[in-house]
Amino acid sequence: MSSSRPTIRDVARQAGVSHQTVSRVINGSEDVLPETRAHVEAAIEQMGYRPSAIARSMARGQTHTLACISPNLTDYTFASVIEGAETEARQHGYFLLSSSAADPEAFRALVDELVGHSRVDGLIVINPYADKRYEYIPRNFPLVFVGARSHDEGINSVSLDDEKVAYEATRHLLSMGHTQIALVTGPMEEDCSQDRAEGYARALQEAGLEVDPTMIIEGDWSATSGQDALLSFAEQGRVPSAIFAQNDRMAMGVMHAARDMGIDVPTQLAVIGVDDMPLASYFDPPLTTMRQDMPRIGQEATRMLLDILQKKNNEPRQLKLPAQLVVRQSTLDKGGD
Amino acid sequence: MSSSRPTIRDVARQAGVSHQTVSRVINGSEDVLPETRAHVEAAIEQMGYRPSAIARSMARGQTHTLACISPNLTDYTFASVIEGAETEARQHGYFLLSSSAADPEAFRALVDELVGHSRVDGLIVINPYADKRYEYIPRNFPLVFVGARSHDEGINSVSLDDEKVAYEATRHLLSMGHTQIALVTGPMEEDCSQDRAEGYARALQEAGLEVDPTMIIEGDWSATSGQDALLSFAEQGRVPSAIFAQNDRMAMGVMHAARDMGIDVPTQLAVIGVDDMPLASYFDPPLTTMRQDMPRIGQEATRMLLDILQKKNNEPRQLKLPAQLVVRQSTLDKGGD
DNA sequence: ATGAAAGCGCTAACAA
DNA sequence: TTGTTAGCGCTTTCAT
Repeated sequence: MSSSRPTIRDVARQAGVSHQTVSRVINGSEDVLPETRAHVEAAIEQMGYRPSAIARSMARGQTHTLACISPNLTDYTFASVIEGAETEARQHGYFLLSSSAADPEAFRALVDELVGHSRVDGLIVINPYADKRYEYIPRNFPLVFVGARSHDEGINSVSLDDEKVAYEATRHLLSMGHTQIALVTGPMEEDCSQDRAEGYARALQEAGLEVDPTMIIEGDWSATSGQDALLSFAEQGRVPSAIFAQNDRMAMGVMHAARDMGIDVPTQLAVIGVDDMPLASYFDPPLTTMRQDMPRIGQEATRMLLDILQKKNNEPRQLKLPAQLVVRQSTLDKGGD
Repeated sequence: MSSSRPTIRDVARQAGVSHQTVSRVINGSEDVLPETRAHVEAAIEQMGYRPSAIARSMARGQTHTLACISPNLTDYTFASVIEGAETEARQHGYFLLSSSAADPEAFRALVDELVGHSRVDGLIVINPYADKRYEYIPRNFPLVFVGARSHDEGINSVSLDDEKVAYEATRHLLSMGHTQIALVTGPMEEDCSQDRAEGYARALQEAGLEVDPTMIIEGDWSATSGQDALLSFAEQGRVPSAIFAQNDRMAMGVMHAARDMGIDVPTQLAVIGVDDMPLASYFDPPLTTMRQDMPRIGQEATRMLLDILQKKNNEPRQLKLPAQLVVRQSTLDKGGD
């Protein structure tokens, strides 16, 4: 008679068994007579019964939901990590709640809702070190950081191998014959900016070149900051022959400024970025970059979290993923032609 | 003694009241003596008690969670809608579960999990008409479509006023003195592509121009398809003086192809897009486009859904949002100079 | 192989 | 104003 959704008991009544037997059937228990099972399944089918996820969570004490907190949801790199994480989570029967927290206060509130109120079983945090937000996360809660300082061995993290990626990017410019290689970094308070700066320095040093601090400008990941960086070099009267921008957006800003200033890329200025963002191959000229596999990072973070939840692996791990050099037209062999 | 989270009863015991009184306090009921309230709040504070969202959902029969299903999470337009929706949802104490469903089968499975298993109270679906996926959604479930055919008056939807936006874009090109205006559409099975084609046609007709079918090419929203479109026109030997691409990515493809073919934008070919995607102002030349406010669309969709849940408004509504012309350098006055 | 009883942590309805 | 009694729809014992 009830117009609302049928429960396990309704099904039981219909099938002439106890509600517990129905529970066994929907949970795939072995201990059910094939015939009984058939009856129950018929009743389920007939009544259109679907178990309530909430009731299950209640009884089992777990939500089968993970959360991912990101500075925002629209940045391509973040969105890609989230998509990778979501796909992996769903594959294992979990859901992913993705939220954005622009500032530490929003982050704190979010963590309280999510973790404090037991809304999720585990947490993935993207860019936790951009500010001090990581301090708000309760200890002992299943947690994986993405893009975090991989130096800290007490926590689980998945990130690009920033030092190595920067090293390889710089090596690429060196191999093209460049010796005046400038660097445009992300915010230096972020660990990955620091790590990438270190990789850059190591490559130069190994090549017997000095690291010139005036050849390093701090940006903020935006195209505008890349633009500004090139302007700064020009004002100093010292335009390098090559620039390594720590992400593609800033690289694009550099190229944009170069165009405005009548500097030809790549003949007068070589540019390499990091990410391989969409349309990087459509830039003018198409951008050489270190491609990182963001969905993979999200996927690995989710796997790590799931492992923790299933107590498979309790050792904190720091996973560093590689990037792949994609040579396009924004870098060119200086020796050649 | 128990090492696990304190419950409402633990707090009650500590405060020397019944668990119901604790419930009243955490729910902000008026009917509690200030003194009693103080005791309870002290106990809550002291024990670090936080209500369980799951138990609440169980008892109240609602999850305070909404879901948003999108073809993917990385496309800038989708991600922006989701971010707008998530922000609005959180502002009202709701959470947003965003999932991607690439194909109808994945969509069906997702709806079953989300709606069938009562995981969420309401649903936002982005681009439901890309295929027949909308058929899988149960009737009477709180639902809002985004980017849907607004012609259907039986459903709730929020979308761009596609016909009008296309009309205005075309008008802009006309006002620049163009008479040979080509159109690159999205997939014609999507309603917004059709609507935008209609707006284009109306503008031409009002200007006394004929709609030439050979000047209309169907793309798939990708930059590549924009590129191909211009190549097709060239092969036909009929390169128009202006192109209206139904999104920025295709517009960028058109400009890229033009560069390769030695066609100068904007002097030989004017290009206008739709979206105002990030970096549109960094293209070469910077792209003229119809800017749409995607976060706003997500926000309005969420409001609509929340209204439905609170039974404030049961009349199906179709909300159409405007776009704003942003003139940059990819279109230029033909008469001018 | 199946069933009965208890409980997950909260809210709702009623009583006092 | 406060407390008592029942659930919400499931799972988890423990019997049978």
